[in-house]
Amino acid sequence: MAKRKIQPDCTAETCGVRVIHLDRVARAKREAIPDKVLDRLTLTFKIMGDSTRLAIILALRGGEMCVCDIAATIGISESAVSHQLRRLRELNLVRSRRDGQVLYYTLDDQHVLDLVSIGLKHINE
Amino acid sequence: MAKRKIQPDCTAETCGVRVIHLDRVARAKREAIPDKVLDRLTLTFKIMGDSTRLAIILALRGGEMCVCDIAATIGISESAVSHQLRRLRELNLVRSRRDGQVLYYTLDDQHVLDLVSIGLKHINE
DNA sequence: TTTATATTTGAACAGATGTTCAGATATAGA
DNA sequence: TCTATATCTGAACATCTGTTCAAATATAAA
Repeated sequence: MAKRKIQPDCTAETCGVRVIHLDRVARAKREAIPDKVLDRLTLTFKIMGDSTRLAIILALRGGEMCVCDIAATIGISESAVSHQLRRLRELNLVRSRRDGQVLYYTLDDQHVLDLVSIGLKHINE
Repeated sequence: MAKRKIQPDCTAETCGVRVIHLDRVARAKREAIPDKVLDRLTLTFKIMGDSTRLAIILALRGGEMCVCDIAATIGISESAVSHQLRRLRELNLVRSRRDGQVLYYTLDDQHVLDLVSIGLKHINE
C-alpha cells in the first residue's frame, strides 16, 4: 500500500511530465482525497477482493456463525478461516462475540451489505 | 480466483468436518450465490483494491481524462496507467472513447461511484 | 488440575501481482 | 509515404499474499 511515489514539488510545469489537459489534472489534484483515506479505502476493497473472504462475508449475510460453521460452509480449513477473519476484523468488516468456547462472527454494519449488493448489481449488466 | 476446493458430495454428515450449527451451515449453503457470480464479484473488489487503480477511479470522478492526464495526476508512468486501465475496462469499471489520437476514459456507471462513496462512509466510523 | 474443545498464531512455501522497460500499434498531419 | 504523437503490449523481476502445518491460547467440564 501507499505504493505511489508522489513528488509534491514536481508539477507538470516544472518537470517533463506530458499533459494534454492541464486544467483537468489541476482539478483532479485539487479534489483528491488524502493519502491516508485512499490507503484505507484501497485496503477495504482489497480485503473484500478475495474469494475466501468474500465467501465468508456472503455466508454471514444470513446471521452470525462460528468459525467451524463457516469453514464447513465454504469448504476450507478452520485455520484458513481464522486467518481471514482476522483481516476482516481489522477492517471492521466483521465483528465477533464470544459465548463460552465459541466465537460468533457477524457482519459489522449495513455498509458491508450495501457494498455487496451494489457490487452484485454492477456485475448484472 | 476460484481457489476454494469444494467437494459437492462431502457434507458434514459424510466426512469428518466439524460443525456446531448444522442448520446454519445448511442455510448458508442453500443461500449461497453461484460460483461464477462469486468469482466475478471477487474480481470486481480485487480490481478496486489497488491504490493505483482506485486513484484512477477517484480521478475520474470529476469527468473524463486521457491516459497522460491520469498519469500526471497520480504520478506514475503512462505505461502503468495503461496496464491498469485495461483491467478496469475488463471489469466494466471504466470505458473509453477515442477522439483522434487521444483516448478519453470515464467511469462506466453510477455503481462505481456508489461503491466508492459507500466505502468512504464505511471507513468514516 | 487434567482433559477436551474452539480458535488463534507464526513460519514457510508456492503462486499471484504491479511496475518497468523496450518495442509495437494506431491515428494525424506533412 | 514518412514523421510525430498517444497509447498499448509482453516479458521480466521483485514484492506481496493465502494456505498449510504445527504449536499455542482460551474456555469449559471432569
